[in-house]
Amino acid sequence: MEKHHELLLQHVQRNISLDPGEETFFLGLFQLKKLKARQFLYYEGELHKGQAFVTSGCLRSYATDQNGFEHILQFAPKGWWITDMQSLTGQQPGKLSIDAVEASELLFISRADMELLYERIPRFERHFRLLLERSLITYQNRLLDNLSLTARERYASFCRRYPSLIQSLPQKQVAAYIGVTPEFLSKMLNQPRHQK
Amino acid sequence: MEKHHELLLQHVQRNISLDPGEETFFLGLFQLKKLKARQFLYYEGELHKGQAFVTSGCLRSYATDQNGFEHILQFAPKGWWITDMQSLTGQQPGKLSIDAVEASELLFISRADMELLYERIPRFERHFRLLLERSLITYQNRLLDNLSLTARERYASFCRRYPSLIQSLPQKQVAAYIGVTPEFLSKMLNQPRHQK
DNA sequence: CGTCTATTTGAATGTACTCAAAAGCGGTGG
DNA sequence: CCACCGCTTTTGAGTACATTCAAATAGACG
Repeated sequence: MEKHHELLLQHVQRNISLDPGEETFFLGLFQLKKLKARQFLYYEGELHKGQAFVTSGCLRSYATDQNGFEHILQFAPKGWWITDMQSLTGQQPGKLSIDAVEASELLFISRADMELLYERIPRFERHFRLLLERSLITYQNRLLDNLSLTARERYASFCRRYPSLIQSLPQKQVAAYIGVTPEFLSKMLNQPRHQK
Repeated sequence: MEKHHELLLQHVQRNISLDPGEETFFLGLFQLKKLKARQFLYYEGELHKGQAFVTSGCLRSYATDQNGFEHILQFAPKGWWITDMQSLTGQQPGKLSIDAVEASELLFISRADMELLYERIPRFERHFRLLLERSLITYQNRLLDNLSLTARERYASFCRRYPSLIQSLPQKQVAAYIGVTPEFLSKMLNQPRHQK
């Protein structure tokens, strides 16, 4: 089996187990896509037609505010899912764009095929419920960080949580994630003298 | 059937349908609890043992930061679920406290009984998956608000989203939700002079 | 009523932003 | 392979949004 499918199966089998027939059916619903660095999977305003499981590289989802500033909702390195849930479930134009931070590969499944999957193998409801629970916890923690921490502390928190991302990401992207301007992040990093 | 159970069933039946036997089994897993205003369901540091469906009144979940400030993660009026997901799924002491904003009633189900429910009626996996999807979208939108809007705009956004809550909540609670000090919220509201 | 908490108001302060310009860096084409 | 272009990062000065601390006032509850 190719490595993409293997990674995806590993991921699923942490939550549910599948027999060979189910594996084949499941994998058959996905389509392999490759993105070059900075290439888009979806633009803001489009209808999101499905969700993506990243098998190499790294994607991001972000919104652009009325002043043209980008705010990053999620990074999705290898082994993570990414989509615009609001557009996907609501069947409305998305407020998010999704693009590749670096050259990436992903397995894509359409909304319709997700529904098919749930009908055919209802155990997947469980799998995605568990994923969503973890995802929810992550967003709740991040929201609390944003409510209670200073920019410095949020940066430290980001480094703790995503030690590998911090290596490979341009500072500007980190700034757009933790919620500061790139200028201020630069100043922070070059004036480490700080107590409190 | 009493009104509490009726509300809960209505809620579930927006996502899945149940036969009479299933209804009875489902409702049998819940325990009715009543809270007075400011009474706690859970304190920070406790292990959360289940989740609550609010049938009257309003609860809130919040974290207290190192300076003693409260940051509200969620309000749960009638018809909403509330828990500390991180403590519940991770079986670890919670960072959140949950208490009643006003006199409230709720139906409580333990984690063990949730598992029982999923085993016995797997369709509930779907119900809660759908709930979690909506919940995730809500947190994503709120996070984007916090990243891109000023305090004024976040207040306006809160009013739009929760027009009924704004009536009944003390200002201090609203401040702890949108992420400003009570003093600043007061100043904002008394200086409506503002264009932009 | 009296107490406790929430709200208001003011002055001083701080964290983070804006605008501007220079410097660094990476990729691409000649 | 080097030069150039565009984007990211750095640095600085001025500013703004929001906080802190303090004290007065108002409301709610028993």
